[in-house]
Amino acid sequence: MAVHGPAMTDVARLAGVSHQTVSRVLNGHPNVREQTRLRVRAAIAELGYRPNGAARALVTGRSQVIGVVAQNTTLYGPASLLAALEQTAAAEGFAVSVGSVRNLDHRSISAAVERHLSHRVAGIVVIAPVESAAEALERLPKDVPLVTVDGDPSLPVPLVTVDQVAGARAATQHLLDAGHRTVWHVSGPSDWFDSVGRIDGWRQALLAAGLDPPPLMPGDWSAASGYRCGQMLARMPEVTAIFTANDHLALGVLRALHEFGRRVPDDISVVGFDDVPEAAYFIPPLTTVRPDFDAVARASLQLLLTQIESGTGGALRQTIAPTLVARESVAPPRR
Amino acid sequence: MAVHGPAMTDVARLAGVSHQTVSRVLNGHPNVREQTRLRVRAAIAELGYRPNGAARALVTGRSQVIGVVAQNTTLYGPASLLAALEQTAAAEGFAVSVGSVRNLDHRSISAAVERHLSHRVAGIVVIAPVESAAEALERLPKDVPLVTVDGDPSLPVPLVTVDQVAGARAATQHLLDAGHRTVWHVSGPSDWFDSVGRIDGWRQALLAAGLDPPPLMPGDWSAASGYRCGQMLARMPEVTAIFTANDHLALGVLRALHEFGRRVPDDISVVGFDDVPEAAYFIPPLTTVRPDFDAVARASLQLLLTQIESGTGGALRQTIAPTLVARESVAPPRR
DNA sequence: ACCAATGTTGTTAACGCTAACAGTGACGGC
DNA sequence: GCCGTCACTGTTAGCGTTAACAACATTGGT
Repeated sequence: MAVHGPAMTDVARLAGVSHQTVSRVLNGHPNVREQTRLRVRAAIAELGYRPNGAARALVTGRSQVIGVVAQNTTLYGPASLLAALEQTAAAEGFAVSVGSVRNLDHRSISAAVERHLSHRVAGIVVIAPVESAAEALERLPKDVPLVTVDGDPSLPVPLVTVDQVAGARAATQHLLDAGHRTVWHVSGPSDWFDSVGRIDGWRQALLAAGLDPPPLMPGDWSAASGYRCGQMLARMPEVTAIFTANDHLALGVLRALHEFGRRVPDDISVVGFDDVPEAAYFIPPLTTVRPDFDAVARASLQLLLTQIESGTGGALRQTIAPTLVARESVAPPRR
Repeated sequence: MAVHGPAMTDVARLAGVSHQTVSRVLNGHPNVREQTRLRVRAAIAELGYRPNGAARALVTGRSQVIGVVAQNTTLYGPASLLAALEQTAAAEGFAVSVGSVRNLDHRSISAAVERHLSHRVAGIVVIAPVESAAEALERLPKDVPLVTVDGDPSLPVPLVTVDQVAGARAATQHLLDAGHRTVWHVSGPSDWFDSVGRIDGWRQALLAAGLDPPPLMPGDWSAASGYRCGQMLARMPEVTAIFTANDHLALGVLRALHEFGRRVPDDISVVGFDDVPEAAYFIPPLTTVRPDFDAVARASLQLLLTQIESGTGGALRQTIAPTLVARESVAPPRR
């Protein structure tokens, strides 16, 4: 038995047509007699024929594959985004190839992109949330369709991004509306654009209310760092409201507050960011900001497909607004 | 300007050799003069040449791509596994193409596998934790290297799996060792092999201790279902120890117990499964069972590569033992 | 000096597909 | 009846690579 399945010529022979007619049927060309089309279809089914993507990619110059470069696909955000991208791409007939990367530095990103390019992917999505990624993107070949997600807004590259600033402002405002005098912020790592945007939004909301932003508590997305910041905040009696840059930080903060006997939301209100599925089951259920990953994926893919089809690049932008999800971790201050 | 980069012949022309010599340098063949090799390397660098994977795949019959079929890559387990697989595969020079799938039924899996096959992947990893997936795997073409992860142990297909039974036994035993009279179990969905294995392990540990397993509380992996089960368990004064099939279920249980004023671990001890990064920051820190996803990924890939290189299939098995991580959610019963 | 073995390189033919072009037959307007 | 048009189908030529083989140069043993 041949290791490789039947080829187009085998189908053609069985159907009594030329391989080109088979190709036409496969690609949905018009001008094929209905009867012929059916014969070909039958032959395809009978032989269990599967078109050879490599051959097609070779002759057309591009495959039906989209490359994704991401750093830590274990984190909730990237994982959700990746899954959404895959779903969306599949619907358009594209496969998704992951090129995850240990660090988002210049070398790693370039290497990952290189790998994708040598597979002749149709386009590349780079989830590039940190500054060091930006410089790698500048040197990339210009002729491959590219979209960045949560990347550097100042770069002339098509970009889809969650509106971090608006989300953070909403979260902060929500706490101020509840009556809090000010809002503390536990941030993500300072080299992530997401972090910077969320810090900005928090600052903007406070300044707009005529308030002086209290010192920033820098975290690194992990519950562990949230816990450490939480231990400090718990000791400060004037703290009544905390906005954390993600839900896992919030979990660490909640844990620290609990240990110090500060009750949430009675003594201190907390708002997170991401709306991980578990957020509703934290103690207490966490008020948070939900980015719409599906929308981000759809927008990214649409931007990518536009480039693939038209061949033109261009510095397109798309921003997805997140929504606030109110739960029980926010209440007015006690007095 | 040509949209496509330079081809092997361009490199050959610049280096003053035949394209075949370039090919030899690229594939590390012996019998190439050192001086020639250097000239070719220089030409490759100068032109920024990148080999065309599609052409290579066409002529060799297989690409350097591994297809992964998974259901919900947002869940912690699958996401970790996928990331680990990607890392391991990259180290071996393979790219990973994801084919996620809404449901693990026969049709969806077959379709995903078909997609991978038409891209002529070198091998396929199916993360197939449910029974309905098993039947899809039976009808798969036999000539493509395949490994299943957490699949049906009774199927004659290479399988890598976490030793769910041993993990669950260890968790249950840990609670019994602490002095509890019996252990309740909040399980995952009953069509998942993982669930079944964890239920088995729990039963085995109880039976070995001469105990009659209490009724099973069926969940679905989500914190929401854990919460619902927890509400029931919280009302039953005789419950002092709970083993949940994963950490998110545990989170829901913890929340329910907290609402009913049952303290953990003072009144009730809880053990989870998975060791999500946040587990250490639950209230209280969760004792849990940690599967080694890296080891699973390594084993899967190794099994796959063996098949790819040797061409032989065979019903190889590999089981990875998980480890218990003791934290503060377990204590002896009060009296 | 000759021959075989070995090292190094080039030539040719696939791999399976699509694009471009070249037929073939049927039909209708003149 | 002739010719152009249209619908349909076949033929041919690559795409960029590797494999198989052929060719040539070098070496060493006799």
